[in-house]
Amino acid sequence: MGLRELKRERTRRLIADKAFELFTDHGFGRTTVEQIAAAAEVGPSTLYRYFPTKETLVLEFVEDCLMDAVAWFREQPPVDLPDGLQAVIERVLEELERNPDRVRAVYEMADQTPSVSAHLQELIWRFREELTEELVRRLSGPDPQLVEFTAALSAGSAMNIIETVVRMWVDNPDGIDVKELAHRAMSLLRGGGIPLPAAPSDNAIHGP
Amino acid sequence: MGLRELKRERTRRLIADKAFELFTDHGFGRTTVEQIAAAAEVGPSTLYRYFPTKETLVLEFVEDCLMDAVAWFREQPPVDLPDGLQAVIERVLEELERNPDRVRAVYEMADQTPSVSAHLQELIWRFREELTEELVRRLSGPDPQLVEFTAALSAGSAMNIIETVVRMWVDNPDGIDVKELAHRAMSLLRGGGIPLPAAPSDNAIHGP
DNA sequence: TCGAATATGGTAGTCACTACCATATGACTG
DNA sequence: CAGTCATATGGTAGTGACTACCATATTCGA
Repeated sequence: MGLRELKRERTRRLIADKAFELFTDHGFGRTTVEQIAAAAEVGPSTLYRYFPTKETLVLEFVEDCLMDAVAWFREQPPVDLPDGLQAVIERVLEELERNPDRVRAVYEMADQTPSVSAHLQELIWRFREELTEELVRRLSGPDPQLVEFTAALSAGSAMNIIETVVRMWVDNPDGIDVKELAHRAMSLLRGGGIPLPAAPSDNAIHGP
Repeated sequence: MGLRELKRERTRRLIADKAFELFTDHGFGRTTVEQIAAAAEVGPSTLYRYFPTKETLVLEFVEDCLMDAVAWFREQPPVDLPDGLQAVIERVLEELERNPDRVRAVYEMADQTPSVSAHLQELIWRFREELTEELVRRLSGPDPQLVEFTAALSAGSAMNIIETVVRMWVDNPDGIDVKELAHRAMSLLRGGGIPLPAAPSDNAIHGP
């Protein structure tokens, strides 16, 4: 690897770290891009070459986790569909759990800044689309429309589980075991689509 | 109703219609807010009082469909959980199918404008949150965390089905029967979470 | 060491969006 | 009907994210 790419990675990390620092200290909305550039000792022009939008400074970490998981899944040998989805889900959750503080910070910013929330959702959507594409590539069937439908719905289910588990995790600081929760959700993936409580009395919905 | 609210609704509609016209003619990115305001013969200041962001000019219709469905569901008598979700899904799809051109236009803009896509996803996320909240209110159970989990996962499943069906619908101009597709998806909601094709040979995933 | 490829910094500008104020227009009271 | 109050509107000035562009500096291959 040349010196060029080394420096590039270094300044990239520097900018991202300084940005995260300023965001957590003063808030996303109260931090300008110029301030970040100044803190990283680069020009605003340079910053924009690395990060096309202000939001990517926050969400790049999550994006990496999701896209790495898809890339990993692409190289996996063929398996049963539920097994494959389970593997992807576990992979994403493991990567996210590597930096709990980072994940929590991202979700806090998303909660109080609509544009961050929007870009986060868009990120998740793109992950879902990539996963769908890979599932289509792997699934076989006579009806291509049915394959597309099946793949999209499956990818959505996986994304649903990931999102739900992560949200429960970040909302409950210390009372959540991600692995246990994910396991419970995944058993629903194999059983019924709707996670109905075990007791029959809990199956009913009560009015207002 | 006073003359005041009448005029307000009128100018609101006027702005939204002119905006949609300009967007479809020249594209979302190539239309400025000032142009829209000029076309509706109002000041930019007035426009921003009605629509806080440029994206809301596009997405208000979808937002109305989703939020109306939730509001409707809130007033429904208690029913079985799968039945309730099915009702919400049908409600949303019916409302969207009322203006097919509008829905198609929205998704086209979302496909070619990241900020529109982001705001659309954020809208869907908010719908999911509202639906989750209502499900929590209706569900009973000894463990509140399990209730929250169940509700979030259920709302996510409903949203997953809606999003998948709508996406298939807008991607295939005339070859999709929304009702039929929704029916198929909803049967999966009651059966297994993963939509596996009927033939056993289709259950396997094949490698690259 | 020289020239090509690329990374950087700065400038000028567009545009979405906000805060604020003066004015005009419906709405209600005597 | 006149007056007054609440609210709607239009305009101005500004912030800040983002783009296009160009001159300079740095790194790489020969």
